Amino acid sequence: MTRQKACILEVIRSDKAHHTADEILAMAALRLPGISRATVYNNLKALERDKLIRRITAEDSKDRYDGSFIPHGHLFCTECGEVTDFDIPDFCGMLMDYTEGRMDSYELKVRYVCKKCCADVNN
Amino acid sequence: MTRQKACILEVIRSDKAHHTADEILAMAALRLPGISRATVYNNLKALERDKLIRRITAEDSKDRYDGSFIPHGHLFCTECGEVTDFDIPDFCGMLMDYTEGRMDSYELKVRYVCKKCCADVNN
DNA sequence: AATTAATTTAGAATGAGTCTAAAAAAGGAG
DNA sequence: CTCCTTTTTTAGACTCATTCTAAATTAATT
Repeated sequence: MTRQKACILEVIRSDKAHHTADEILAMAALRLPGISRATVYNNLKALERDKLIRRITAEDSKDRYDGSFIPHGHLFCTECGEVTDFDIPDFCGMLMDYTEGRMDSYELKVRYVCKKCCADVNN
Repeated sequence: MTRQKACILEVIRSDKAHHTADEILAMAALRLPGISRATVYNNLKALERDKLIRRITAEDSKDRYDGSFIPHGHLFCTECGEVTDFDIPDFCGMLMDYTEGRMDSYELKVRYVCKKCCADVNN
């Protein structure tokens, strides 16, 4: 594992938020000045391949990366854009049943209005 | 509703498959030669806004469009790339419970190996 | 220490999707 | 219909996140 790869992984894991490649580049550059954009993309791809991070692809926005490898869904607030994790107990098992064990991975995205934004609208 | 918009909607509805903007352009051009790429994109956006079609955004691939407005998930075969519909009974209700009624829409994508490709690999 | 393989780098290239401004079509009002 | 206003279409330029390239550096192996 190169310094660059370790740094990128560390950056992703050090923050619960789900960052874009550009944000990850900026954060990594604080510790490794001069790190290249291509290196960030190369390693994000490699880390995803090795199942050390997960990529979140959303409509009309850049890809984001998640340091947690535990399967879970994502809630997207349509008002403020915040992305948070959520979990449905044994959802994986359920999908395994549906696909007769041929599932590789899943992605669940729920568009909603978060509690905070919902309160704002009603005031 | 213009001829172009009607044609694009018709093309999407006339086929259960989930086509890309380029494919839709090619199919629409058979009936309206000279239809512009920008018109296809404009109308796909408008139709999505009016909830007449649904856009499917997937990793590492172009957006696709689905003529069905009934909520459902999508199965992506990692071998042949085919995209098919599938349904979990009352999944919407379940998500509504989780979000305390604040859900707007959901997107469920499951990567798997379809029956056909699974058979191919084992032979 | 020498050789081979993998990774990094800067910058060019790609390409799906968006924007622009002018032309065409549609929708009203009388 | 006819005039006027608004919307849509069009071709092509443009954007920008991501990928590719080829040379340079670093890591791994012998």
